[in-house]
Amino acid sequence: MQDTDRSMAARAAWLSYVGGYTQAEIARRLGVSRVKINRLIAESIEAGVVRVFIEGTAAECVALEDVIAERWGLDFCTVVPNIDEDSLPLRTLSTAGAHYLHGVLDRGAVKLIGMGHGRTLAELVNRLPRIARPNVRFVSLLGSLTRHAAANPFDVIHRLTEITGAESYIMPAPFFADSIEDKRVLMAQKSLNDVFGLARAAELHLVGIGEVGPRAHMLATGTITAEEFRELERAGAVGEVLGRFLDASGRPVDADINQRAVAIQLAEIKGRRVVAVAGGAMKSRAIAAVLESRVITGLITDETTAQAVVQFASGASAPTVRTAQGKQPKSRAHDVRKRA
Amino acid sequence: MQDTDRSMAARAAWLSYVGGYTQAEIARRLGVSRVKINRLIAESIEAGVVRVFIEGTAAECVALEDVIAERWGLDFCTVVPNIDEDSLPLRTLSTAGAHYLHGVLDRGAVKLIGMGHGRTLAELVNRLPRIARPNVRFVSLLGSLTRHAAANPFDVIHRLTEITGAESYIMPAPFFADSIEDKRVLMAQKSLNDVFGLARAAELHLVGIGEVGPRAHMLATGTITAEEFRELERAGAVGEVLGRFLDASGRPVDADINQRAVAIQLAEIKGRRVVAVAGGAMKSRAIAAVLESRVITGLITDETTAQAVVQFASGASAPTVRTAQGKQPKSRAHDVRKRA
DNA sequence: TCAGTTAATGAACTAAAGTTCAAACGCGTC
DNA sequence: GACGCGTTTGAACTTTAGTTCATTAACTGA
Repeated sequence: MQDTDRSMAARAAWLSYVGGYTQAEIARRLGVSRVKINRLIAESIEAGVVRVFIEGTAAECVALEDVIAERWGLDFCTVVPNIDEDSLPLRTLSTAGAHYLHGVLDRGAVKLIGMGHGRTLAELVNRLPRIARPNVRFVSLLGSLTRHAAANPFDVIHRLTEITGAESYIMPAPFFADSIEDKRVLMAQKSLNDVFGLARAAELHLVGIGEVGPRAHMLATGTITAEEFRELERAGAVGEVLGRFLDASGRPVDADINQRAVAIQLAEIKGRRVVAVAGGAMKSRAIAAVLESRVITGLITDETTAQAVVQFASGASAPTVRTAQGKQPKSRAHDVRKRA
Repeated sequence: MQDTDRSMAARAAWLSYVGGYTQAEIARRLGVSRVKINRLIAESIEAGVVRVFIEGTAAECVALEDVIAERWGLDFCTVVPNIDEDSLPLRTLSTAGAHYLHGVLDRGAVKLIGMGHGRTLAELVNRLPRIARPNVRFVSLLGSLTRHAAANPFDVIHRLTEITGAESYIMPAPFFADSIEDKRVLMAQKSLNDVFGLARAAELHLVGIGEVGPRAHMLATGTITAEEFRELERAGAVGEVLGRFLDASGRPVDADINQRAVAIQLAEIKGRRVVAVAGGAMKSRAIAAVLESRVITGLITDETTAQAVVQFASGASAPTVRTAQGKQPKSRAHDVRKRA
């Protein structure tokens, strides 16, 4: 796209969304064809220039929020309606999460933020509107050197810096050390130690939640091996947060890998402000487990998952996940969603 | 609105804006008519539930352009982000202005261009890329013989010729005649008369705007004397364009010097294509005044100045930049603007 | 220079959003 | 229960947005 085009695209998007002009009017005004304006606006959206947030939530969601916040003593819980019927409602969660983080940055009270890992957080950061916050610092809460790029905390932190102009700190270490001895050596490094110090001082921790199951993302990407996975299952692990695997009651399981995570300890952030962004059919068990651990003080999730989590926790074994009926809506040009 | 409606409205808005479903799909999904969904979404917007952000520097600038063009009925207004923090944003303005003039020359439609004076125009011409336009003619709109070289229209015109290969015409007369009688004599000269004829015929006039204040450039360079300046201030002059001093409402003030300017009359170019390039902290009052005179049909300025101009014009009390007064586009239901 | 390829453009068309208006509904009053 | 009056509803319609496709412009490499 030409540079004058890009500029015109922003202008067109502004006139359309904020100005309330029709595309035909904008075309006349800028002296180009209507089709071109249509394309420019679509490109603006595609490029993530236009960002839409919805402030309110549906009553059903509010009900679930109340139940969850009450049940696990959270400061807040946000449940948003599902827009994608995928097993991992990335779009739903990242939009809601981005809105939350944007609000935090906008208020300007928080100066040091710890970031976890995962696809959801990565996508969340992608959806964050540009906001200048040079005085804010972001710090990674766990080792950054994973093989899988999309979930790589480095990318998350890097993009945050790009968007906000904030300083940021990553942990120059693998997610899991090869041995407990290796971890001890790594942790002794000054560079790592400094970052850990910052991580402990963070006023807000934003984390993801992983599930333990045959289709776990960590397993699929090779972050953990099949052998490690079997050990975790034997030990009763059902969920993961910040590299720690927990059983259904929220206690870390007795597995070798749990000692090898290069990440902040759950005990170190207990009582701090810890917000999890997580959802998806298979994650309800994991989310319930992490909630049981009581390290989380805030949760952002989708409606379907929230239902499952509540159902799950209230004794019932079968988490009757509402079957995803129908397919995805056809991608419409003017939907912010499209850029996924 | 009922409570269940409000809840459904939020859900509908969410599904529409974030989910990208059509209103028909949402209607089917929530089991109501499409028209109802349309209304619910419109109400959500009305209530300010839907928030749209447009990223990039362009957005704010476009907002200002829109307000200014609308307010003073301009054909166009270009507001560029400030790149220099000087009181006179020469670089910003000259770059933007050069871009504009280059575009005009490039299109090749305009054959006779009238040039005003000032540092901004001089710098603008300096930044003009070389472009062969032997068929174009430039004509000075005012007397050329000032003491100060940089703002000398002769230089501007001379350099334009150098760059474009165009023919050019200057006015062999001082900027201000020593007396009204002197002016009459000068104007009677055939050589001057011919140039005035060309000036009147110009298809595009490019002008600068000067402020009236203790630090006015004309005063500093001795183009006008301290005594003349005091008289202008007493008469209520706040701005100058083409050697004519105007009061805040855009009317030429009653001062001797206003009769002595050897320049085209504002009345003679009213209704023609007149583009002003001007900016700088102290000039906002002057720019507003010149805009009030309605001789200008296009304005190129910087963002900071644009803000000041708008603030200035909106009663000086409430700087409601967002709300464009004057005729709004017809309010479309799905425009976030509506809630303003 | 020119054939071959790719990208950009806008007229014509289809889909979706937005509006209108008459009918239906709710609701208090007689 | 029937009357009056304001509100809500959706079918039918209008306007606007989005897509398609043939054509043109631009570029690329021999």
